[in-house]
Amino acid sequence: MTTAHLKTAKGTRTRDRMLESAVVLIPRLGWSAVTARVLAGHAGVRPGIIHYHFDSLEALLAEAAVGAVREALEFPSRQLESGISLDEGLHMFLAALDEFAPDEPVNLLFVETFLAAARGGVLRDELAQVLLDFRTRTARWLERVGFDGDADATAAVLAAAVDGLMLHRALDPGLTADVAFPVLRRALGITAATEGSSP
Amino acid sequence: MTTAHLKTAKGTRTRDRMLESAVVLIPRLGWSAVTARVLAGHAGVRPGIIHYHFDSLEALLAEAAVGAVREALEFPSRQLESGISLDEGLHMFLAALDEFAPDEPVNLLFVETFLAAARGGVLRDELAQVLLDFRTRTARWLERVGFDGDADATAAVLAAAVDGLMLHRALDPGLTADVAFPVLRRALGITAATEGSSP
DNA sequence: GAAGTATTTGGACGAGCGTCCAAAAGATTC
DNA sequence: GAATCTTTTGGACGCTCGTCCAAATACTTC
Repeated sequence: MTTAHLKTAKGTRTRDRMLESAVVLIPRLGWSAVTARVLAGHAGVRPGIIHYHFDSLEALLAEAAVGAVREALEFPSRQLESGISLDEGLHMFLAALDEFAPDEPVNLLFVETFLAAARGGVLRDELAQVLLDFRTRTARWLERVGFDGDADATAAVLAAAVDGLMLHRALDPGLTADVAFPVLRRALGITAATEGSSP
Repeated sequence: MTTAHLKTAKGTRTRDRMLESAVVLIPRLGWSAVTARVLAGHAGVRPGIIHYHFDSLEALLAEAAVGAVREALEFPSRQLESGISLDEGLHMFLAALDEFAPDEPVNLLFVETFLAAARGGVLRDELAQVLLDFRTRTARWLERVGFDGDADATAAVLAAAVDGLMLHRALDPGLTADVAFPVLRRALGITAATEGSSP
């Protein structure tokens, strides 16, 4: 269902509120524990309204999740294209790790969305596209900044490693950005001699 | 519920069959889509029997998942302790990546279990323990094999990276072990000069 | 093979699920 | 302010959920 039928600002606000609730509830409860009634309760509406604005609950969750992931990657993408260094870029990648809070595990939204997408449907293709786009932009940044290995492969592993770290962080609070930084730094081929190691 | 009440071989077999079904169904359908009736159907039993052998469906899934993860890590652990090299070890880590099949995504079991554990409960502590044990054994192997950086941090990032790659692999079939190998090789501080690069 | 224990069945229970819809309420247009 | 269109409600639908339990069955012990 498109947004073409939305004629009033009120309708748009209600729709957006439901999308925002989904983004909050998916990581907190898990994808399939976000039921129509729970979502509606959180958004302050009645369950019936879901099918006025969306084709189904699943469509709502998919739109919310892929939208949130796309939005979350937009800022890092722009940063990479603003001419930052290897070290600065890596710091940015890992910043999300330390934003983790046990009661608001927004980082798990990525993992939940991946898992939901892995089981097929429209979500799969859309998320794959968003991810591919981000990886490409990361690879171009690596080349621009003088990385001389396989930029595409390195970008892919870097993105996967960050997601994996988010997942492991949920079980190990000690797995902070500080711990991961030197290791991934090596994966990017940065030795102490290559760039300033003490900023 | 313990297994203390099991007096006959038949009872044990039924119990085991349910655990095995859970291990198959969790990655295929997703953790919370494995219902009592679906599981019973796959195991060839009636749903009621679940609560004879287990306290609840959730307890069944947790025991099955943590058991499968522990078992899956047992072989790699032993391999690491058998004196294999850095390159051989890394190959082993990445081997799971290429065992991925879209219709039998067993690698997603790890991610599903992590996600379920992240939401708390007994599973959380048990899985954290299994993971910590594996990471420690990996770190000792790194030291033994001559790795001179922070072995614990490197082991943690390596484990997280492999899980992240499993997740991303589900959306990108091109993300094979061959692609990831050179990048993680660098993270382990292996340069072409350190060890033989062409085996 | 009878007695006793372990296992399994089949059906039921209340609760919650996604979805739908006629009617009410709100907003906009003339 | 009447008419029209958009948005929201409240209640209902059929279905599946996890769990429970008395009765039936299988197995072991003597």
